[in-house]
Amino acid sequence: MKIATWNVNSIRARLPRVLEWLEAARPDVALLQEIKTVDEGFPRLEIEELGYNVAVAGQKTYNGVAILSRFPIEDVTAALPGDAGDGQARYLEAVTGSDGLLIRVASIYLPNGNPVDSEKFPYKLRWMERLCDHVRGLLNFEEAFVLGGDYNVAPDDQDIYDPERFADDALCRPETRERFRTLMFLGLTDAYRAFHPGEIGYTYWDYQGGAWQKDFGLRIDHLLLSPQAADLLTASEIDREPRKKEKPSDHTPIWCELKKRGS
DNA sequence: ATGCCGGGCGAAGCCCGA
Repeated sequence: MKIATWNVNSIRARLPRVLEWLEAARPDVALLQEIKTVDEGFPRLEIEELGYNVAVAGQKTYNGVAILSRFPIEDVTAALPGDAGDGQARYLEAVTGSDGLLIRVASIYLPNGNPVDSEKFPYKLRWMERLCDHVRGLLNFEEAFVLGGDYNVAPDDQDIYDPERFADDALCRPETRERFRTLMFLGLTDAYRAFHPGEIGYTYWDYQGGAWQKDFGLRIDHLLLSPQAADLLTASEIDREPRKKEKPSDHTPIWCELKKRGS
């Protein structure tokens, strides 16, 4: 089962890119972020025509996440627990797969948190703490799950093209990295890092200043696996092709492959 | 020091992203 995550930066503006990527990369499950539309505006029919079921947690103008799957999508939860007053559509969780391989997945758009002297930074940190609390609960089930998305966290300096320039950025502030480590130390596996230790693997390049051409990138999109999912992990790669196209998203997809034992 | 680019909204120019 191939599970991919991609911050598309508007599903409506990006629909041609998304459709050609689905046909070329053929993920079984695609976790999308920043769809920037309400549920009714999601181009459901075009995507269903390619053989996907669709679950959406939309929002007008900002945020919004979705799950696409070739398998039935069940047990859908459209909010991260821990703050009933949080109206930002940044979390969508569901169970999908076949009898042989049933996986819980979440599409995550973790708050950016900049500028750090605004209320956005504590919101990010609280959101990360809520995510940790929720993951602790999920781990108790001892099931396979994949939490994919735009975490807006560069876990280490090797994940930034210019660490000094980003030292005080919400993506890599010590408070941010501390909470990300807390999350990882619950027992999660970073799928890309599991196969590419020490390797540069960016997933985002700013539209400005020729960042893509200069490879001035960041690794902020991640697929985090429970121990039961990590046991099935056979590959994980960053797909740079969509970032090369006309009118691209500023992020590019990453994916991982899970194989049922004995298959 | 700030904008650079690009999307949404809405019909010009501002807000936001990372």
